[in-house]
Amino acid sequence: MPKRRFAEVTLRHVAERAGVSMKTVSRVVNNQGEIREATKVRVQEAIEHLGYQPNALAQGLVRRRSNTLAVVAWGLDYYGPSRTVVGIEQQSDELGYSLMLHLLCRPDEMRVTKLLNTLVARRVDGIVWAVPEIGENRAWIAGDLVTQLPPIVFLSMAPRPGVSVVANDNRLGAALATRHLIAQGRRRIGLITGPLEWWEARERRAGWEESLIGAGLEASASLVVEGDWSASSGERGMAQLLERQPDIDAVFACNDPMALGALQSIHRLGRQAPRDLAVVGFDNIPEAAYFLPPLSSVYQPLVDVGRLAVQVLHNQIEADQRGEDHSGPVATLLEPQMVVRQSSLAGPHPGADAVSTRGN
Amino acid sequence: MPKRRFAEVTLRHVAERAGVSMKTVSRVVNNQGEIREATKVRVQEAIEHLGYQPNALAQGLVRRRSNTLAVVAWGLDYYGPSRTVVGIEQQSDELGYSLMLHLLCRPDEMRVTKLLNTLVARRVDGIVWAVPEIGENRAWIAGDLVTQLPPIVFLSMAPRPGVSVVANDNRLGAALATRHLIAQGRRRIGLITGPLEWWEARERRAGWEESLIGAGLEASASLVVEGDWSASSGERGMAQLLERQPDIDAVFACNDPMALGALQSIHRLGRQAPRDLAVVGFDNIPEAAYFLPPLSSVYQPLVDVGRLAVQVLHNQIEADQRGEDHSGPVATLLEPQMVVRQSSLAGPHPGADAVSTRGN
DNA sequence: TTGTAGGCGTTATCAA
DNA sequence: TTGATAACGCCTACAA
Repeated sequence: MPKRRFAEVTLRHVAERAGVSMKTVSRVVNNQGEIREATKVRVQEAIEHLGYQPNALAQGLVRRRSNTLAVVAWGLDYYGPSRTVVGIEQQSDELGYSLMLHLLCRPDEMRVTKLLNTLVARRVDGIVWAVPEIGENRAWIAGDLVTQLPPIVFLSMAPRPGVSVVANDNRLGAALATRHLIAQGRRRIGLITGPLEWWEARERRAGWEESLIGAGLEASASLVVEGDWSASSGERGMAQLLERQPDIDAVFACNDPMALGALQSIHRLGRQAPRDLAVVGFDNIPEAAYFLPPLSSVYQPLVDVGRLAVQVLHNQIEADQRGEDHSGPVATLLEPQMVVRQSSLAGPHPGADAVSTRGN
Repeated sequence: MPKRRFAEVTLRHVAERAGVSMKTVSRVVNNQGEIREATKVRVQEAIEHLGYQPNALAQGLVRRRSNTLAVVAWGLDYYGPSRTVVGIEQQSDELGYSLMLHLLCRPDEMRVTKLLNTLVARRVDGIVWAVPEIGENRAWIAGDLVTQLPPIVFLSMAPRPGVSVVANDNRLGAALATRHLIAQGRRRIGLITGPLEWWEARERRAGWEESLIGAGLEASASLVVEGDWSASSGERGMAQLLERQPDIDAVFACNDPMALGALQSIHRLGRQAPRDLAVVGFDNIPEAAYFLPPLSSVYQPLVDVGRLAVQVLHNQIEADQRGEDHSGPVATLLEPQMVVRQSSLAGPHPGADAVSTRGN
């Protein structure tokens, strides 16, 4: 049993014990070059015995590659972001990267700059930018700052020339939800949006609007109320909507917590879902199936978004490393799916199970 | 404007431009020693102009300290773990560490070993082990393996001699919930547990049991049903419970999704909460206030658990670094709070707002 | 107040 | 098939 304190064994110690040079040990560790079997075995025995672990810092220094990715995220305690980070971590792990997690609470310019400096200092090989696009918080991309950074992939933002983006097709998701309500015979469909400073919130509104207009239905401003993603804003929004437009027969809430709040409001005001009002949410959180009534919602492949982002990043890193010219930024939209449950059906169907419809 | 590709500027370049030695630049960067103001300014100008960022890999190599912490987590897409990770990240950031995130999906022995090797190879300064204690998945601590690792703090596990632990007082939390139900006049109180392989699940059951016995009430096995944290298991569990013990008048579900499932079940079987059955959950997820009826639940300071863990780890790292003998492992239990809403009140109180009671 | 030499642990180059 | 030597970028010790 190795008695040394952790991580104090170096190549030299292994080399001495095996009676070979450091370079030979290095070759064994990295599986490169031809090595006589006997030597190899001796070296491996020494490695085992001493519990040697190569120092990744030293390797990174000389190889000019840290095998580290960074994810800059926001709202990790929300369902969407945490799912996405799970995907990012899984794919990073599979590709042999370690992942640095950085949370950005208030994304003011100074904090961002400081964070980017840290990432550069640590020589991360790539960055996944998983902060939602809110207001002008992406202004800094404009500069050539981005060319002084390692490869970077953006999540959930408006595709822009010159940068790689992976996102859910929020607009399509909202369209699926709205079209579904229309197909169920609903005609006056309200909307509870996310904060409209968010790109994703605006996209979902656009999907709703386009679908209504496409079906020859009204999409007036009085059918829209702005929420902040929280259940309480959904509750307030629903009440407001019913006050303004007592005759609406459906509502599309742009995430599930707001839909939950809406259901609460509907119940409190003595109405019934789905009989009087059909409700559809967005995100399809695991609990949605257990709301009263079970909530129809739009499923997004969040884990896949994360995985794909890392894959794209990896390709870019490899290309960069080989000196190939930028293989060109990529923009990818992933397709959501409609998950139908009781809350949006034409009438109460007590035994109805979840049905799923593929997007487009 | 610096035109160089990112991160290719070194101390030497700065030194040349400023006309000083590398060491002087190093001193300016690290703010150590006395430096003439004029030199300092010249150096800083060069740093700015070249966009110099010290190479953290090289620093780590020579300082024998990476300023990196690792968190090994599980179930990041659940509410509890993700909140905790948020706390861990915040505190790490405040103390100047970068945080490596590693997710352990199936914690088999081999994966754990491989992961630990990675962490050692990367020379992380400390580890936060945020994987719930399930079955024998902590067996490997027994060995002196842990002494070959950097300082490590465990979350949510049974306190053990020789290791630092930070956890919520699950037993007290369950006791708060149960005592609250008793105080509301309930007498036959069922329990839907988490998977009993989990230490936390067993603790919550113990809190329920102790409270009932302490109040002279029955805590028989037929009042207990085992769930798996999911809403669907809560639904099934509730149905089972009502079949076995049709006269129960309350149920404590050991997390909020299971409580949600239970509410669904109660409703489906034609009973009413809280009139016929009072319900209390655990975790106090943000949506709990919008269930039908609004769910009473046990709040746990999850972010604080994460922050505290990092603080403890930091203290240990600093002590180690100064060569002080192990300042002794610490075990801390944080106190939960009962959050009362409609689901557990004696009768329907439509206008009742949330009330909060401090633990103990 | 500033500079020089040496080393941190690894890999690359080139020679043996 | 193997080994000496020189980087990688930074910091510590010691001099100047």
